[in-house]
Amino acid sequence: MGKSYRIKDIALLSGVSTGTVDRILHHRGKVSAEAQQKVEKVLKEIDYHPNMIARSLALKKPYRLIALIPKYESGSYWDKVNQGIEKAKKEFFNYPIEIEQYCFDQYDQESFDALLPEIMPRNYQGFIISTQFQERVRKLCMDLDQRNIPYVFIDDYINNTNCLAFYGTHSFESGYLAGRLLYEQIKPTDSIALFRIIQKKEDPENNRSQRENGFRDYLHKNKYNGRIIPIHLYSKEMEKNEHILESFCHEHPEIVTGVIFNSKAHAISSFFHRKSWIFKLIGYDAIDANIEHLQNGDITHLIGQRPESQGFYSVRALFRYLLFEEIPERVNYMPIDILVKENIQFYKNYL
Amino acid sequence: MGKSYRIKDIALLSGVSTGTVDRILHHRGKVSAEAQQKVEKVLKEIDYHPNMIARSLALKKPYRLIALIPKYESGSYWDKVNQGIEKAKKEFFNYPIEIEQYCFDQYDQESFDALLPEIMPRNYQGFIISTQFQERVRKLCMDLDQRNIPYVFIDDYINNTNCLAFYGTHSFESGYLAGRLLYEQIKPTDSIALFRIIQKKEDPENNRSQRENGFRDYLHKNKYNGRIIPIHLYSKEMEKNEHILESFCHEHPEIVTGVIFNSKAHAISSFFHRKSWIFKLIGYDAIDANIEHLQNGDITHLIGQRPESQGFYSVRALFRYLLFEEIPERVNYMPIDILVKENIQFYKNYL
DNA sequence: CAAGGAAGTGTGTCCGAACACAATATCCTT
DNA sequence: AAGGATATTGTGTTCGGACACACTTCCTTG
Repeated sequence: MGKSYRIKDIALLSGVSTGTVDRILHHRGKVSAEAQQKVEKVLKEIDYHPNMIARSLALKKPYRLIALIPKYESGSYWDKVNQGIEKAKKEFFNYPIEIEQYCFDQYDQESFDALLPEIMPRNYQGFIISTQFQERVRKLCMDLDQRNIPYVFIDDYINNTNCLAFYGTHSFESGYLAGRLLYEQIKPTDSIALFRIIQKKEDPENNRSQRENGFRDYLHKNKYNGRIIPIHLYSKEMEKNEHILESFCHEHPEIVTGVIFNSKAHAISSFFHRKSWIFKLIGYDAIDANIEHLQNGDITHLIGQRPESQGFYSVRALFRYLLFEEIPERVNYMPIDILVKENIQFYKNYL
Repeated sequence: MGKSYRIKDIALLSGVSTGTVDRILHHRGKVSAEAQQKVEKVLKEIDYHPNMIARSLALKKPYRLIALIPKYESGSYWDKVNQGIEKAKKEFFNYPIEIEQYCFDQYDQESFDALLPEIMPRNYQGFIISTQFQERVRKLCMDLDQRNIPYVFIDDYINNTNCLAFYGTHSFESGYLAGRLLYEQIKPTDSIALFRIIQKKEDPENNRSQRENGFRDYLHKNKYNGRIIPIHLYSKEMEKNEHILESFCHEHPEIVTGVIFNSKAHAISSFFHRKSWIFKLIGYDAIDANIEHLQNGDITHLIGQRPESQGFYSVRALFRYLLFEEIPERVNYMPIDILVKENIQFYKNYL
């Protein structure tokens, strides 16, 4: 463990003043080629690492981050992401970081567009972007690239961008896992209900459809021989959904299992619960409403995506990049958690 | 967001010097009751939070922690715990923390005893203790209590101690979960092999036996009607084990499923693999050897305990207590992860 | 009643880096 | 050669808190 060098030491070793060393370290220019060389040589020799504590103390102005994520209600998926962000704030309370949140309607691209003109002129050093609207995000990224502002993706990875990092789960593989979890509960000829929520302007590459692909892939590879029956529901009109489900039950009285690739499993399971229809349902995300139904047995499995961790690590990546110039791993697929009645009680609060 | 106050401000507001404020903040004594009162009043009024950056800069001497954990080989369970500790070191590299590791043989209480005289006289401010030998640990704790040194338990909680925190999984519940995972793969009358590794001086309350209790409890509650057949193996004599397993197979040619409550599942599964005997095995811990067998299908489920997180959070708790006087949650049951072929690839490296 | 000690208080330096600004060197005019 | 502009370089202060040390009281005790 070598002793640590200070700016002052470097100055001494290379025969210049601390001011010059500072200028070189921060690429502020106004340094002669000669001094530059001498200092750089010393820097290399001693493998200098600045004392970040001292730096943060001297540095007054806070780093400002923007988080651009979907609106959320308490207990929902994006609320958990937000909790992760808040946790990061606390974790780094020592350091001068500010996070401003801008929320859009994840079912309405225009609400996303509407935010940009408000955000862009503001002053900030980093960006967290939730990637529901890939094409829009692409444009935003080009803008940020030009201004040399680092950004982190959350939820879904977008190719051919210069994002600093990405945190999310592998949609296809999580669907594949859902396939296994469901298939081992049924016979190869049983029908499977596949619940979908209709959205306008659906991105064809969205994570729900990729999960579905993975799901179907698993069944296909394992010689599933039954029918997968899609049911289309609406995101808001609950009475309408009730009717759709009712008539679905009439048409398919034999069906006892299903899957849904978003976090609305609780809506489905509560329907079957009310009908006292024993139904094996697999859903996504350990949000409060789903947890309740998992605990009372109306949902058999949930697939967890560690939303808090996603939020936390997004902030952390930007923070460490800005303060310590640390480059994070770029693509970070988070663990895909299997949650059942028996382990859900312990699933919380760890990042 | 109120502006932040400095020691100097407090001194000014309460009409004393910064030195006095310092003495009060750090309970160093030598302060008149009058000054004490005045300052405390101001402290309360402004809800003072010291600037930790400045504190760490000013503080030169590092905090020294002792980690007392079992010996480990690369890729083993305690190696993962160690990785978590290392991660914590990196995470807090800014702050002056040193961790010294002392390792004992987890199957040999005397090796634990032998370490203590070496450790105790040393100078340290915190202690991480792995709780294999409860009675010995109890004694150690009393000693530490007297000297007012905080300590954290890892692995298993011990009642009636003043530990700062505990990080581990709930053994009984994890066994209960294992019960479910196994039971849903078999019929209520199928026999189940239960592999145990013999240990001398077994603590009757050890986590393996509690896992077994949970396991049996699940089966019992769910009307399991078959036989649970224990097989006793040795921790080191592998040829002997081979024989035992061979004769076990002869005696019970019908058996196709089993469980083991420590991290040696790979030893069992490789035996059945060599015999091309299709066997459903549930084990504990995502250590390298087990992961391999999970991936090729010789183990059906692993129960993960987040050893890295346990190591990481143990250090973190002590660190934050010492530096920030932050009192952590005392009993922390970590998530119990269900790991299968389909999600193991993503299970790593997140704390 | 003076010396000695303890209790209580304030001052000043340090931690290591950032940055504003002062100071010096260099070069070009005229 | 003096004056001015520009390119470099060095100095000093600041960030907020920790701690060593010196200083002041006040109370013992011989």
